[in-house]
Amino acid sequence: MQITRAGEYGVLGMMYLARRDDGAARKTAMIDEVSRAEKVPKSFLAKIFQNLARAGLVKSVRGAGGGFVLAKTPTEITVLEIVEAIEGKITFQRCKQDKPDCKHIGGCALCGLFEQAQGGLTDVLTRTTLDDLIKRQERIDTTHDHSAGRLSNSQKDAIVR
Amino acid sequence: MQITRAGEYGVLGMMYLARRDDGAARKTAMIDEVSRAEKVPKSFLAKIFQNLARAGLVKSVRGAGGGFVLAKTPTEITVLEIVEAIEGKITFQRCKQDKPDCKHIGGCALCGLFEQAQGGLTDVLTRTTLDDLIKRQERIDTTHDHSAGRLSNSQKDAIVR
DNA sequence: TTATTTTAGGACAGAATCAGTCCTATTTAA
DNA sequence: TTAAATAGGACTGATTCTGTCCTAAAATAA
Repeated sequence: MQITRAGEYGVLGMMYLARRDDGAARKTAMIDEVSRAEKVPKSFLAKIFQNLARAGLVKSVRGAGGGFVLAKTPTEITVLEIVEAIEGKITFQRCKQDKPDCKHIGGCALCGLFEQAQGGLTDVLTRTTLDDLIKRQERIDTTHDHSAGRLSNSQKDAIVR
Repeated sequence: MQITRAGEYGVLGMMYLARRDDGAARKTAMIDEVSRAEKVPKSFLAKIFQNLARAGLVKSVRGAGGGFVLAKTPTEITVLEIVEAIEGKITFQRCKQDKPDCKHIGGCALCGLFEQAQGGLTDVLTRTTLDDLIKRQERIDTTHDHSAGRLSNSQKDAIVR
């Protein structure tokens, strides 16, 4: 169980893609664009997007004019999917996975509790879709500052180049 | 955010202590005894118990006949307290802690979500006391095998020596 | 065809964390 | 005074994290 930078960057990247393709036109975004917009190391982000592509969350388009697009709509993608695509299955439940018959005294109860705690965590991440996350952000943006547009200024900068 | 071996061993050690001091008589248990009973490396466990002692969850008694005792009753100790005493505050909420004004596009919503997910996790661990954990284990023991006693056989072995 | 632009994937590396070990105090009981 | 216990610091090998870099492959544009 962990949420690493990679997972964090992955979600941010997905949020960028989701906000970027406005309505019907699903445009690709290059790694370079995303990395500059989200201020995340480019080659690291490239690796992360490879994982997202392999997991079928984004589609990659090679060659000039290529980049990445969401493979599904934001309402169909959960945050847990994103994170697990990058970091592997989330689990901090130890003894059971290491040895099916755990020999700890009281170990089983502990495993059970950890499993439950982990459930508390993953439930939240499963219930939240990419779309939810973006709507949250929009609420924050419109109440805290006055940029009501779909793209923030730094995103526009990144696109214009 | 992580649950490491150290945290796991710590909870197991605390469970051992709690099960051991039967009723009124709060007896000390040595690291050596606990480590053999729970099959956990002794010197590692010693370090872990130092943390538990510093956090005020156990009291240490030095010298011959010494060892560790719970500082409170099992109903007053939550699993989260134990884990955090060993691993430090549980948090996988990144940007906010690193830089109070997170500059990620959509970062704030993400931070919020992570905070919420973390809450889902810690809630479970806060709500579960050491006593709850032991009762869970007793239910498992009595339904799965037929050692209905307060101490398991391996615990008795550990005490008898 | 060739050059250019993009991702794919593997190798590598420095830093941090994990999971311990070991050694030397220090405290206490006998 | 000796033996038995914890306290605490230093150290270490293994693993994981957080990247970078380089070459290959694919697609486009000239």
